Amino acid sequence: MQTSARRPGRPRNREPSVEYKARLAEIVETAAKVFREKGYDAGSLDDVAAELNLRKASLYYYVHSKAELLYRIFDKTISTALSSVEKCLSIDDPEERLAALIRHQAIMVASEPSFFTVFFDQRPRLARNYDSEILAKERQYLHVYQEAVASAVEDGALPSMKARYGAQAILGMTSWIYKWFDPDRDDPEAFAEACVDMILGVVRRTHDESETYRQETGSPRASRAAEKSR
Amino acid sequence: MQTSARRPGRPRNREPSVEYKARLAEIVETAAKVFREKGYDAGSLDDVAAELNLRKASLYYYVHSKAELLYRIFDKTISTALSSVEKCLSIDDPEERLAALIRHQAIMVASEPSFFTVFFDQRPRLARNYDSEILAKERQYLHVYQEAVASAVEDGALPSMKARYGAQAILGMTSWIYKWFDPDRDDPEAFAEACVDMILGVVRRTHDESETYRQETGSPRASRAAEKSR
DNA sequence: CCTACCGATCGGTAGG
DNA sequence: CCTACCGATCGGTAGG
Repeated sequence: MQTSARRPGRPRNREPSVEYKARLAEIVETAAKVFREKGYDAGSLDDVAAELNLRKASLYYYVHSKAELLYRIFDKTISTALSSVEKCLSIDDPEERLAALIRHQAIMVASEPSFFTVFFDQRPRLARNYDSEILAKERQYLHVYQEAVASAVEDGALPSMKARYGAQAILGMTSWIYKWFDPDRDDPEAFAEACVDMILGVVRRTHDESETYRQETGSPRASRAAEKSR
Repeated sequence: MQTSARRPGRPRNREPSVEYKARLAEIVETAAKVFREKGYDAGSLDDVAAELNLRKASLYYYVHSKAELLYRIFDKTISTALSSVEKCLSIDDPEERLAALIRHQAIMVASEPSFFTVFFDQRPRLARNYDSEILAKERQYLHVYQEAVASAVEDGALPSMKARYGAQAILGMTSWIYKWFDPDRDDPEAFAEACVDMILGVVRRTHDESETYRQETGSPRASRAAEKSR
C-alpha cells in the first residue's frame, strides 16, 4: 500500500507556503512604513491593516502580537545588514576594506529608510524577550567595523585609537544619513565618498604652506583622493 | 491717594514667579527622563507626575498639553546647544575651530543623554505647530557646522567636499554617542579626541612605506596628532 | 481572513 | 495642586 510509505503519526507541520511568507513580508514592510511615520506606539495595527486593505484581526493570522511585528522588522534589518556586509570582508587591503564598509553603511541605510528609521529610533521599544537575539547580531555587526578599524590603524591608514570609538564614529557618521537625507536633494554615493575622504582621504598640508599634497604612494585611495582634491 | 499712582485697568500679568519657573524646569527634566526611557507615546503623564509625587492633573497647571511638554524639551535642548556652541566661534584658526566644534557636540550630547535622546529619537512626534520654530533653530545649528567645514576645506584642513555632507558627517559621528555611550565604560573626552584625530589628525603614510609622518607645520593640531600617534 | 466586542490605558477637563 | 471622571483609542480575543 502506498499509505504505508507515509511516516507514522501526525504529519509534520508543513513549511509555511510561499504565499504565506510573501504576505507576511508585505505586512512587515508595511508595518515598517507605518512605524517610521507614526512611531511604534502611535502607529496602530489598524493603520497597518488599513494600508493593506485588511482588518486588524487578520494580522493575527500572521503575527502573534504587535511586539512580534516590531521584532520582525528588527530581525530583517540586522540580518540583511549582516549578510550584505560580508562582501566587504573579502577585500584584502585594510584601507580599501574600511572604505568599502563606510560606503556600504551609508548606502544601505539610505536605501531602506523605513527599516532603518524604525531600527534606530524604536530600538528601546523592542520587547525584552526579543532583545538578546537582536543585540547579539548588533554586536556581530559592530565587531566587523571594529576589526576593520583595528586593521586600518595597524596599516597606518588611520591614527591610533580605540577600535570601539573608531567603529562607532564611522557607524554614526554614515548611519546618521537616515535623519537628514532628502532624496530630491542628496546623493548617497556622493555622501559616502565624502565620508571616505574625511576618514581616509589624503589630508592636505595645513595653514599658509603652499598647496603641495602628499606624494602619491600607489594606494588607490590616495591617488583617487588626490585627484578629487584638485 | 496712593492708589491713584497705580496704572489704570487690569494689572499686567506678572512674570511667572521663580518658584513656578523652577518647578516647570523640574517637570520638563523629569519628562525628558520618562520619555527617554519609555518613548514619548508610551510614557504617560501619570508616569511623569508620579516621579514628582504629583497627580497628573497638577501638571496642567504648568503645561497646556503633553505636546507642549515635548516642545519644551526640544526648545531647551536646541536653545542650550545654540548658545553653548558660540564659544567655539571665537576661535580664529579654521582647523582648531572645527576641532572645538567636534569636541563640543560629542561632549554636550554625552552630558545630557535624556534631552538628546528625546530630541533625536522623538523628533517626528513633535506637533506641527511647534515644528517650524525648532526647525529654524536646527538649521541655524547645522549652519554653524557647515560654515566651519567650508572654512576648513578652504584652509586645506579637510579635503574638498559639499559643506552639507561634511557637516552632517561630523554631526552624525559625534551625536551618535547617545546611542552607545556607556558611562561605566566609555570616556566622552577620549571619544571626542578620536573623532578629531579621524577628521583632522595627521594621516600616516599608507602601506609598506616606512613610518615617517608629515613634517610638523607648527599647527597645534598637527603637533598634537603626531605626538598621539607615537 | 472577517465581524463584533472586551478591558485597559490615557490625555484631558470639571470643579474645587 | 487635588479628586473624580469622561471619551477615545487600541491591542487582543471569540467565534466563525
